[in-house]
Amino acid sequence: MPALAGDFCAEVARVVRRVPRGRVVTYGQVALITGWPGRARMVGWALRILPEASQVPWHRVLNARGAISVRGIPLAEDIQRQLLLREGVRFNDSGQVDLERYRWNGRAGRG
DNA sequence: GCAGTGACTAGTA
DNA sequence: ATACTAGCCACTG
Repeated sequence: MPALAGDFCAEVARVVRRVPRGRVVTYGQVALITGWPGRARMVGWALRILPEASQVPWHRVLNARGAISVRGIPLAEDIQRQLLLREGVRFNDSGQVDLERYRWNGRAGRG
């Protein structure tokens, strides 16, 4: 296990776990919240090496355009979409989510 | 060590 | 709208 995986990855997992159902965040946003601004790519890397049992709602993380960026696993792309749809997140005709409407502001839920 | 790659993003044309 | 560039930085060969 890489050294950073213990810190950065854990921080990312911690933040993403706070994202409530029906909400989404961007990689850059997660990077900012974890205190690693500009490390959006590292967020993707962290989510990627995250164990499946981490109970991290990785599907609620989208790119800056509100689109799915998952690569490597064609199924994941579809799974992410399905999971979001089940939570009430709607996609437009371009397969993107309206971030203005669904983006999580980083604050605690129930707001 | 160097080059390529990647679940990114903002800027420029 | 697409295409390319620069910045980012850990992993891989």
